[in-house]
Amino acid sequence: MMRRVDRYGFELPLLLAGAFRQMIDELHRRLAGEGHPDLRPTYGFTLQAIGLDGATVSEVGRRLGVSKQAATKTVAKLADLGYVTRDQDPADARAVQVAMTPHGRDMLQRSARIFDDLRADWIRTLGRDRVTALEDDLAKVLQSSGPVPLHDLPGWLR
Amino acid sequence: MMRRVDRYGFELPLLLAGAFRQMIDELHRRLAGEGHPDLRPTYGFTLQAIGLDGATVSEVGRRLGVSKQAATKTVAKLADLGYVTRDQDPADARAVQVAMTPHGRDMLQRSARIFDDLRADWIRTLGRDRVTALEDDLAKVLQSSGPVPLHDLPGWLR
DNA sequence: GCTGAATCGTCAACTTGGTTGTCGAAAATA
DNA sequence: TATTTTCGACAACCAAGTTGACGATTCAGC
Repeated sequence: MMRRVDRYGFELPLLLAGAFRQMIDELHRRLAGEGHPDLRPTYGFTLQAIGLDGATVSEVGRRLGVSKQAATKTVAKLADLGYVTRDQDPADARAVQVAMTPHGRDMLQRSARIFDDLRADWIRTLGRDRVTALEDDLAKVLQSSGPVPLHDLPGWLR
Repeated sequence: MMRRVDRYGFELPLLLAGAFRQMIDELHRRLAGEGHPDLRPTYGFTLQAIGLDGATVSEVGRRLGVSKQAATKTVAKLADLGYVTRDQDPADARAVQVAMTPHGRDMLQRSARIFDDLRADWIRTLGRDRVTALEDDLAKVLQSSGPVPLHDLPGWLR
């Protein structure tokens, strides 16, 4: 069986983006089928940033690498959708504590499981060795050029 | 040397996105140093869609997977920046022919070379075999789940 | 303990890159 | 020829960011 020996450099980013996109699309397709139809990728990132322990609005902004004004808006949307609550911080009268609702926790759990399932799909297609090799290689490339901020993915190609 | 045997599923998309982002960031850093400081990722995609042979506005929209209204706007920006010209199509009085300027051609050529250089960096880090294996594996995963549209990347995580 | 500086969250106005709806002009088709 | 389609632009809107300003707290230095 013949195999291509070499590729153009521009194919690599397209393959990376395509694979990433495919995973995120599939995640949201499955989440939509499990009671989370109005989740956008942005919201998923923000919910991850809030985390099971909750956070203040400013802290969410810092974790996502966006302004606290942007964090305020996104948190407001998540609250409207029932994923989080906003309560007065008992320790700091300025701060608003953002906390996960059961719906939010459900989403995080399902996301974690679905990502594991998707990885299992990759293992079925490529074999376990190739998947771990791929992960190791990508980690190595990322490491070799200093830390790449992952938090602000949603808005970065603006 | 010890190696991690397994990872969580959620790490895979972060690795893919991180690697993609690193490449695009580096591309634009280098382009900025070579006479293209005001290029945004969106513009790069659009210039690719226009191509050396040019295209009509509607065709650009189709290639990018966006509305022709959106294509109109982006083409206007590229024209302002001197990357393309807009001329009447001699064969069709409705159509506007978008053509690459020398500046635009310069950008496309430099992008192609930079992407090749970046791939060479990966080969230095991972070895040629691992890079081609990675490309083959990603292509296989993408193939296994039908065609993933790559053209509309910029706006897709809206 | 006060006072000045920093931080918290919000409001308003703006930017970018999309969207839909509408439109007149031109081309394609029946 | 008459109808339908396509082309590109206009307007209005949306989503997710930005910066600037602000009152209300909290913190830090003296």
